[in-house]
Formats: sequence, structure tokens, C-alpha cells
Amino acid sequence: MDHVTASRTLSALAHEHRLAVFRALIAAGPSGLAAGELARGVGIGATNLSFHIKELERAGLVRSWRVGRSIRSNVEVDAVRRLLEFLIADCCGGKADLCGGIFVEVSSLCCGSAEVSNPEFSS
Amino acid sequence: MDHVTASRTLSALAHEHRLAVFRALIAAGPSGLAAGELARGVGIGATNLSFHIKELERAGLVRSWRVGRSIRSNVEVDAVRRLLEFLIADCCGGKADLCGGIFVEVSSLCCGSAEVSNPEFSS
DNA sequence: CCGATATTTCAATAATTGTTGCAATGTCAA
DNA sequence: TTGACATTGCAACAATTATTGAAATATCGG
Repeated sequence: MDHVTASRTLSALAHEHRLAVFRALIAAGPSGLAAGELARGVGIGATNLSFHIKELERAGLVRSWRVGRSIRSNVEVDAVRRLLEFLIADCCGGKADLCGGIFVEVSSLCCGSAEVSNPEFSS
Repeated sequence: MDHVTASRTLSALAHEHRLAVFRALIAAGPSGLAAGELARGVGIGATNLSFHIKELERAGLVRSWRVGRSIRSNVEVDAVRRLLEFLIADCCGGKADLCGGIFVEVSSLCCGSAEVSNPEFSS
């Protein structure tokens, strides 16, 4: 990840509503949440949520797909892993005597990015 | 960490120059870097750098102290750890069958926050 | 104390970002 | 096909954030 991408990705997260959306989606796991559920959960209007979801997608942090009348969204776990790796790269110049060990075990970050087909919503 | 603090902390990082400063400081480790070195490294003016360092301090990500004529700055490693923990809290609702394991081993993040007394610069 | 070096403060200006309501689009069930 | 529901696009407006130069503050060596 280059520094321009990283700062755009951080900008996407650096907003109270988008952060709330992101965390709700992280907690929801691969099956994600519908836009309506998110809007209600975060407490903002549908228009506003739509704008913020777009921002998260533009940053590559979130992916959306249609399920019936709803659009569900999901966290792109790989993008999060890359971001965290970039943030703390070369920590302490990589010197083992300053860094007590590998600081972040990001390779096994959260659950995989597996798609979930939810029969309850399938069209 | 609460969500307001987290989004402020992310805002501090979500800027190309501040991110460059942060990463340079992460790589520099506990002894940090002087403002002048940072300004030259990042390629911005002293005034501008001063502003951005203040932002990073305000967010609790960076700490500064005077050494002779210079002001050196350092990353507050604990703040970074808390931020990363907050970001991916409750991943997949904590369900082990979705999350392949503990996703981020943040407790041993980077080097400690040990102060470094550099005799070369001591007053 | 004086001149040189390092950094910060202030004030003005420029640029970006967030919010809202309304109309438009797409999907479903009857 | 129609009416209801879910989401998005647009446009206007409000608010925040970034950059710059010049002057001020603090430290050091002589």
C-alpha cells in the first residue's frame, strides 16, 4: 500500500458515522448488514448513509451487493490488514532489540472474506 | 477508547503529511526525531510541520520534548494499540467459528514507550 | 549580552468535506 | 401493472481544515 492510498483509507475511517458503520460491519462479519439496518443503527438518514457507504467503498474498505430490495455491505478484510501493516511498518527501524517482537499479527486478521449466501434473502 | 476519541485519532492520521510524520516517527523508535529533520524528510515548511505535530499531539498519538535547541517527537505506542484494538473490536461478533483466531496481537505492539536520554543532546 | 539556529504563534486565505430534502431508480408482492 | 419499500443522485448550503509568510519565543556558543 502506498501512502496516498493509506491516507485516503484513513480519511474514510476518520468520520464518526463512517467509523460507526465500519465497526458495525466488522462485528456483523461476512454476511454484513443492509443499508436500512445500518442507517437505523447509526442514527442517520438514508441519504447521508448512502453517501458514507460510498466513501467507504471508494476507499476499498467495504463492498456492497444487492439482496432482494436491500443492499448489504461487508468489510473488505484484506484492505484493513494492508492498512494496519502500512501504519506500523518499519517500527523502530525493525531493530529486534527495540521491538519486543512482531507487533501485529495481521495475517490472520478477523474472519476470511468468504461470501455468505443467506437463503432467507436470496432472490 | 470511545468512538469520538477514535475518530479524532483517525482524523489526525488521515492526512498525507501527518501520516508521513507518523511513520517516520514509528520507524525512528523511542528516541524520535527533531522537528527540523521531520520537516526536511516530509518536505514541508517548519510552520506547517509545527501545525501538524500539534494535531498529532492533540490526538495523543505523539509526544514531544525539548532537547537543546530542538524539539524531538515520539509515537505514543499505547495510543496506537488502543486505536487498533478499537477498530476491529467484536470482529465477526466474536464468534470463533467465523474468526480464525485472535486477529491482532496488539499487546506487544512495537517497542515500549521508554524514554531515551541521548547524551549527545543533553543540556 | 549578541548573533545564529530551531520552533511556534498569529492572521489571512484557500480548499475540502459534510448534511439535508427531494426527486429518481430499482425491486418486490399482490 | 400498481403501490410500497429500499436506496441513490443531485444541488444547495454549512462547516471544517490546510497552507503560507512574517513576527515572536527559546536556546546555544562565544
